[in-house]
Amino acid sequence: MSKRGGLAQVIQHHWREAVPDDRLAHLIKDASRGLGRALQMRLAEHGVSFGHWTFLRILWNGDGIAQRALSDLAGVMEPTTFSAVKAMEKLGYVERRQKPGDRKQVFIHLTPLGQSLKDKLVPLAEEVNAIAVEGLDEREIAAMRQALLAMIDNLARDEDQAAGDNRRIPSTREVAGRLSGALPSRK
Amino acid sequence: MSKRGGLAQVIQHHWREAVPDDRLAHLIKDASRGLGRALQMRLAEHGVSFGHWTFLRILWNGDGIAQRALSDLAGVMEPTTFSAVKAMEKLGYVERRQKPGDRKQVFIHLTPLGQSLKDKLVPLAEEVNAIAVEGLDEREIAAMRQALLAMIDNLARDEDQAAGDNRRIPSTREVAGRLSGALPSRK
DNA sequence: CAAATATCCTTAGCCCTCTAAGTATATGCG
DNA sequence: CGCATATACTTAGAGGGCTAAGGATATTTG
Repeated sequence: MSKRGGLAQVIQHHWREAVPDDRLAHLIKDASRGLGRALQMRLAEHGVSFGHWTFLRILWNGDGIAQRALSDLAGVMEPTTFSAVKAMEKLGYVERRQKPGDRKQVFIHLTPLGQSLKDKLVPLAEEVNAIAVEGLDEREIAAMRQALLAMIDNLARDEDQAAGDNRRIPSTREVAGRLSGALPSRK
Repeated sequence: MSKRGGLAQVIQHHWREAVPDDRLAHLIKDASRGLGRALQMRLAEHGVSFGHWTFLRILWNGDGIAQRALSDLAGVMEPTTFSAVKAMEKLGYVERRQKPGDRKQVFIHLTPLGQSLKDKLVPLAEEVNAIAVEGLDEREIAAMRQALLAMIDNLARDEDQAAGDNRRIPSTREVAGRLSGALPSRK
């Protein structure tokens, strides 16, 4: 009986008192992984990996952007984009093209197949979102969004400062300046 | 001039209107990665990887638990725990021991070295947390925590239902029942 | 103009995580 | 008891992310 002192109680303890200043980060991580898994499960039924969703989502919203711009918008490093794009090219979702006067940049274009996924996949994300926020009202969600944006901003500023002039993942809000020339005319 | 229509505006568009039902998930993911990077940068200066932090944090709070219980508390699959523990064993942070009557379970114990990291590392997490929530008041943070917990719960329920009787990552709140026998007497 | 610098894509290799499948040990039931 | 099932750890392989470093092309500047 002495051992049963740590039943459901342990897990509660875990959230309430253990490593207090890490709880929020832990919650956010758990939520993120939960959202990821929920979407991943659904995407998998359509043969699309979670990694590809990230990039497709951006391309549906602005086809034909440079690979680097795609990285920035996705918030990942170039090699990540590179391998994902290569894989999606092999799957026939995208094409990599170059413009006549430019042998440096590679522009990523959706194929009809890639384009057609949008109608199938976006509803899945909407479903996951709806499930996740069930029972929360608009006001709560808006507040959370604000808080998250503030945190993202705080952390980006910290990175700027800590990294000095090193290169690192550009926070989403820094990206704009670099984008002007690499974007499609307009959707 | 026509091209400059998509300057900072594009990135704003990205957050405000693109793929509306994915925004919240995206924000949460970004926040999670921001928190992760901030901590990772600091841990790296002490020679500790982000992956190890996850497990050390749990062990500091309850040394000598079974490997499976450690997986559950960390919210990851057994192989993840296995390789992390192996690596930490090699680094001299933990020891893997078995109890006389039990040749199945492996119990993970902190070494003095592993134990000593707590005082160095926990402040780093506290610092990151403090930076992240700068400018947010207690009430906002509490509200966000509540909302995140609700979302985690919603998503876990979805997984329960979708997966049926399949094996999957146990949501944190499901873990308690499995833990009774695998835990240390009490810290 | 030519050299230095910056930018973009690519390659290589590592970390963390997962799924699937295998092995060994406990446990439960006829 | 002895077999079937469940549990715990391990192995193998893959996905997705990162950093570091290299090669090619543009751009800037002396």
